[in-house]
Amino acid sequence: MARTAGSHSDITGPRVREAALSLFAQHGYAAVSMRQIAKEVGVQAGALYNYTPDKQSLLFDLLKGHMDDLLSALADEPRQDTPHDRLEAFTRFHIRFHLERPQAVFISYMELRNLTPENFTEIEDLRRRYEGVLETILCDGRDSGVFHVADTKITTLAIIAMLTGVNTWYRSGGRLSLPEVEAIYWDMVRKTVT
Amino acid sequence: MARTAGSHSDITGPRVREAALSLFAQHGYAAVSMRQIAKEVGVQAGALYNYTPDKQSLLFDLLKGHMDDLLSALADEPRQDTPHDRLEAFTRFHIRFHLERPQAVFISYMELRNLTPENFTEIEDLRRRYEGVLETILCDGRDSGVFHVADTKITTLAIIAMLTGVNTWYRSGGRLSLPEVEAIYWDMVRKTVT
DNA sequence: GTCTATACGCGGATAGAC
DNA sequence: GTCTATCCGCGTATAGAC
Repeated sequence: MARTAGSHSDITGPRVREAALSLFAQHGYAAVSMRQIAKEVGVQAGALYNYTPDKQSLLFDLLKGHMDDLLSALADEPRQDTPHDRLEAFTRFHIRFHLERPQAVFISYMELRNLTPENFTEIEDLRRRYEGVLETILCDGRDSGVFHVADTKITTLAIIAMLTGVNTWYRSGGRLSLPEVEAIYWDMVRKTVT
Repeated sequence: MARTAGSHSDITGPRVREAALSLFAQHGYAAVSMRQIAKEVGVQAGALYNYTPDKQSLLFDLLKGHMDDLLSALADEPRQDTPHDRLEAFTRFHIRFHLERPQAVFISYMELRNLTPENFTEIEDLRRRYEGVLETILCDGRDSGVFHVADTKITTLAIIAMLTGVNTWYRSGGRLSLPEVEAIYWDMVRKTVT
């Protein structure tokens, strides 16, 4: 079915979000103007407001979408029986998922302070839910005697910080393949908790 | 010795840098205006340009000063004999140093992309020099058979990411004291490399 | 749905008086 | 060294034509 000339609602919307994601990741939310985003999409600045009420919503939608993707992808992972296997699966999942979308990961860390207080709270809740999954694994392993963890909260944050650090240096086609990277990090995580 | 009225060069300069540090850390470099900085210092915007040629230099000086402080403080640490002791000293030093100046640490991570290419290169060189100190410790320990490290480069970055992560959650007066935090992280680092 | 035009304030930086 | 005044471009967002 032919559409009215100039009607691209279904494809322009996603392109606006993609352009915003890329530009926010490159220059930072505060440094990117609506005009730049419009230019990247190939429309005039005014047209953006058909797809977002304002710039803040653009940022929030990107971060919310990223956290939703993260939690649902984690939920879709195959179940494992032992804490040891669950920790390995979590480690490999975290590395893979984060390396697949470096821009979203980047702005999810860097632009939190540019969210309004209400939006910030919502994203933080999702982040804490993700951390809770790892902490539960550590608690289960400690309770069954296979892990030795001084403090599950701190160890949770330490492991996530270590794993997310991959994004600062990994480049596909570099010295190490993704499976090699996963193996090296899993080795470190495993030793940290045993 | 009395000075000319309005002459405060020796104290206003530092106050400008302090205000910039605090505001950049809170809102981000791009989101902070020279007028805001001036207001925090208690002068008019034009007066700032007696202390910095422009906003970019203000950011660069903060990051450069932080990296210089980091490297000279590390150099001032007592020498240790074994790789094991050197790694423990590095771990505790890193945590202590970073927790003492959370704002400088924060902007040194977040605002790198707002440096001009030349300024960025200079800061990156200093950062790599710091990482080199840790990597040397790991190499020495591996060569003498006390450490088991799959990849010294990655382990270096993983340890630093893990340790710097303390800054995201630690608050003085919280559940854990600084010595307790140091002990927990040193325990994790130690296990990671042995 | 997109365009052009525009309102209106804030941005970095400078000039010149005191 | 600091002030006031100012240049001038860019910021978000909106109005109204097509």
